[in-house]
Amino acid sequence: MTEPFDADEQQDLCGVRCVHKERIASARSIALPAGEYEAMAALFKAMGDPNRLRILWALGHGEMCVCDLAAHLESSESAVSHQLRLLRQLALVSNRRQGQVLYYRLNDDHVHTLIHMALEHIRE
Amino acid sequence: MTEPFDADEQQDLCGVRCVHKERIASARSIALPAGEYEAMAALFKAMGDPNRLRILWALGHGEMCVCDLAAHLESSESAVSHQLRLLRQLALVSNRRQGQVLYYRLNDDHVHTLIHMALEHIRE
DNA sequence: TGAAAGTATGAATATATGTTCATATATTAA
DNA sequence: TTAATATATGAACATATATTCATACTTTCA
Repeated sequence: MTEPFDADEQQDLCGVRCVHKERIASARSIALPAGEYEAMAALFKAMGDPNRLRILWALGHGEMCVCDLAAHLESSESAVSHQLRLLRQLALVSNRRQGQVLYYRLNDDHVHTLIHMALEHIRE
Repeated sequence: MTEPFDADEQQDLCGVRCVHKERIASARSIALPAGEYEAMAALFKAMGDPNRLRILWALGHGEMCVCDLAAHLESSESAVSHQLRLLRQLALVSNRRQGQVLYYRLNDDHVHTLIHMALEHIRE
């Protein structure tokens, strides 16, 4: 499945030119359900912002409240709150209330792993 | 460093209200250089699109040319080419030419790992 | 050398995204 | 209950992004 395909295999498919028919069939056979690409894209998109990464990185070392995060990011609390909502909706973070204060934390270890993989990649 | 902070610690810092001073200092001490958040964000952003994920997933199981990918995604070759350029610029994929055909492949294993972590997360 | 195939790229447009501002909600203290 | 603090949220605006269209580049073959 990993070998290069010979250009002689080229055929037409659905009006699109230059196609290695078997390679496409193979790609189709291992493809994920459409919804999983969507869900993963939403997850990566959520991590695709420097400010949200700062938040996630900071939370990776301990919980923080909205004000702390706003001060740390030198951003407005409203902006941070909007970011946190996004991260919450994607189950990247969760919070606990203590009085008036909401403490946010990372939701699971996947986030940690994702960030560390990304770091390895960009540091190469 | 991971314990909840008491709200009594609250102080002002730079005109921002409600701050746990020590927690912010701690966050600052472990923060990454700004450029690394930017670079990671660019990486995650690149993976934050369903079509690009389809491409990466397909390439994860063997190299493909632009035409193959366009057929597989049922998208135009131009659109796919634009996507591939982005992925190339971020070193997620690379290509080799064989005659007129450019075969694309994943650049390293980080991409695989990133996608599988994301899958684990969304499947929970 | 010219033509065709495969791919790349710039510009333009439509959509998505992030921040700000104003306002609403929730909790505590007076 | 009222005021104050901490946070959430909707709308609006500015910027970013993805696709399309037209065109350019590169390789092969006649």
